[in-house]
Order: sequence, then C-alpha cells, then structure tokens
Amino acid sequence: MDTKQKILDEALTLFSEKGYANVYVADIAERVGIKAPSLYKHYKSKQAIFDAIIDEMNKRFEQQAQALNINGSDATADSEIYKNMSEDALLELGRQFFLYFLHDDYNKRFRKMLTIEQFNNKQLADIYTKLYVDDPLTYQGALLGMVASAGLLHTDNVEIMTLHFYAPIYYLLTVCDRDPAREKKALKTLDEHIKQFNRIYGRNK
Amino acid sequence: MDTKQKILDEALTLFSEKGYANVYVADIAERVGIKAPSLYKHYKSKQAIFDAIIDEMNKRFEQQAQALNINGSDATADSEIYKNMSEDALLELGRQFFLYFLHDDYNKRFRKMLTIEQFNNKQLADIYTKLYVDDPLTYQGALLGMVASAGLLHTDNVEIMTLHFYAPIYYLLTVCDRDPAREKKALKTLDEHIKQFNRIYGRNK
DNA sequence: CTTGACGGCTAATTCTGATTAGCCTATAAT
DNA sequence: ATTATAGGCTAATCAGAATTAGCCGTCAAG
Repeated sequence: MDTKQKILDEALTLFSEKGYANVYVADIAERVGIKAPSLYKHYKSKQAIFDAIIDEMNKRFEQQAQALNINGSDATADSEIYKNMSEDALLELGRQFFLYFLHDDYNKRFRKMLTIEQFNNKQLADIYTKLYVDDPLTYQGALLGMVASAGLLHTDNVEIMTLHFYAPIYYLLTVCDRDPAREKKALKTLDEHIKQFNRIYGRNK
Repeated sequence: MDTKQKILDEALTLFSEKGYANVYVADIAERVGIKAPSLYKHYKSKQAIFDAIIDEMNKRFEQQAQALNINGSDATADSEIYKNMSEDALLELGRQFFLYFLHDDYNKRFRKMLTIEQFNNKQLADIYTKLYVDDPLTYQGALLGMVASAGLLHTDNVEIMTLHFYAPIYYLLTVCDRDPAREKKALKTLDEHIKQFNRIYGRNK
C-alpha cells in the first residue's frame, strides 16, 4: 500500500475510534510513519483526508451495490436456491451478514466513524441510513420474499417480517461495536433469534 | 432555572448536536446569555461542564430506575393489568415507550450525545448500553413475561420474544434520531410491527 | 453604611494543533 | 550526467479557542 493510501487507512482507523475532531494530523502521520507536515505532500488538508475517505467509501459501496444487484435482479436463478432454504441455511444467512458487517475491516471502521459523525453532517447521516437501514432491508426483503413465495415462510407483510429478521441483527451489531466483549453472547442470541424467527414465520400454516 | 443549571442545559443541547469537541465554550455562553469567561464563575473548565452533565444524567437514571423497580418488583399488582392486555394495550405500550424515548427532551439529548461520544469513553458506552439495551430488555421482558404467563402470548423463550418486541423499536428510534423527517413513517411501521408481533406470538395456540 | 461574596464584563494570555516555508535526498526521465 | 519531481524533514507561523487577570456593580448580612 502506498503512502497516500496508507494515510487514508490509518486516518479511517483513528476517526472511527475517536471521531474527526479528536484526531490530530500528527497522530495520523505517526501511524503512517512520517511527520505531520509530510502529510501535506499528499493531501491539501485534514479535511481533504476526510473527504477522500468518504469518496472511497462511496466508491466501494457502489461496487458492492452493483454486485448485489446482479444477484438480486437475477431473481429466477437465485430463487431456486432460496426455495429450498432450510433453517440451517437461514441461520447461515443471518450469521454471515452479521459477521461480515461486524468484522469486515472497512465496514466496521466506516460504521463506527459514521456513528460518531452522523449528527454533524447530513450527508453522513444519509450514508449511514442507506448502508445500515435501507439497503439491508431491501436486500434481505428480496431474499425473504423469495423464500416466502416458495412457501417456506408465511406472512402477509414481507416488509415487517424483514424488519423482524433484520432489526435484531442491527441491534446486536451496535451492541458489539460498543463492547466487543459481548460478541460471544451476541452470536448465541443471534442464533436463537433466527431459530425463533424461523419457527414463528415458518409454522403458521 | 439558575445560570449554573442553564449552562448544563444548553451545553447538553449543543453537545448532543455536535459532540463535545465541536462545541466552543463561547457557544455555550452565548446560548446562556453571558460571555465565555463568565462560565468559569460556575465551572472550572469545559470538561467540568461535561462531567456535571454526566453526573446529573446518572442521578436522573437512578431515580428512574427506582421508579421502575417499584412498579416492576410489585409484580402481583402489575400482573392484573397485563393479564388482560389487549392488542390495543400492547400497541399503546410500545408506542408510549417509543415516543417517550424519542421526544422526551432529556432522553433525546442524552442519547444523541452518548451516540457521538460512546467510543471515546468506556463509561459512556456502558451508560448507553445500560439505558438503551439492557434496561429496556429487562423491563419489557418482565412485562411481556407477565402477559405470557397470563396466556396471552406464547413462547418458550421470553428473552428472544422480548428482543423481537424491542429491537425494531430501538431500530426505529435510531432512524428517527438521524432523520426526524422519517418519524411519521416510523410510527406507522411501529404500529404494524406491534400488530404483527401480537399476531405471531399470540396465535400459536 | 460597609463589606464581602457573587456573577458579570473586557482585555489579555496561553495552549494546542493545523498549516506553511524552505531545505534535502533519491530516483526516474531526458 | 543533469534535472525535475516526489516525498521526507525541521523549524517556523498562524489561528482558533480555552482559560486567566483584573475590574466592576449589586445586594444581603453584619
């Protein structure tokens, strides 16, 4: 990773731990292994570093969205998979999603940074809402909708059913962000949540 | 409200909007209607103002906890109420809780401030977790447990049932904090959530 | 009535932290 | 071989904000 990229990387780490205002350019520089004034050979200002992070974040998420859309829109192909979704497969889906968001390094740091900065900046609030509220509901709603139309889940309100699936995942995610020591327990809770979800929405026949 | 108290009040408002580091003592002073140096007649430093807010917050929540415990521990008295809890009453319970947390001025500002500052300060993270994670689950778990033992809800796992009740409420709360324009829609979603919750956990007989 | 505490003000002062100036070295292109 | 550029450094500089100094009016207790 070149210096310019490393600056973004270390800055993101620090911003996600303390928030923009509590990070000094000297901190960033030290992590990168250079002195503060040298940062200015790469970025015009501290703010420019932050902006570059946001740009990169947007880029990544566009890519991710495209990747998801390719699968998501090819519903006929995907639906074959989900038509036969067992409880184990559902468990796996929820756990994968949770662990990906929890541990994926970029996701984790972006999310924490957005959490801190969301009230300072409408744009960041919107990104947060998109990433952790709207997109998961859309995506998981599409999946669960397919499972439902295959007859494995029963509801007359897919949207709320999806909320019932996702809200606990989101809730546990924020708990673990705040206190990683709770992760083990959260994973157990997650499993029980999904099992009960499956029981509840699966058995009303 | 005397000046000393007003300082806390205005400081809390500002901290909840922008976070500690982005608020200047001059901002606080201006809101209070005095000049910055006069603040120091009341508090030793900016940090002392923040600390006083935390102290007051702790005091309030101890009181609140006591109030809840009085009701909560007197389960025999309360259970009469919840034994006959209709869907409408359940709806009301969820909505009350949601609106109280969303609109109560202290709650709203404390929560937003904690959201911003949680990663800077383990103590704040713990307070957040207690207030918005553990306490609601305990309290609502007690209530729903009573409703369940009255035979109106059915589950073999009250803890997860409570998570299913509360997680969507928490989720909608954070959505509205981030974007108050979503409040109207969130209230509708909340109602549908509770109705579906009631249908799901109520009908498995 | 006078005095001392309280709480306000203006004008410094001090600190902190971002940014700029100006220099140096290595390396890659002409 | 020369030179331009990239990227690093140290030593200023600048700006913004917290804090302190020192003054003043009010008012309640003696």
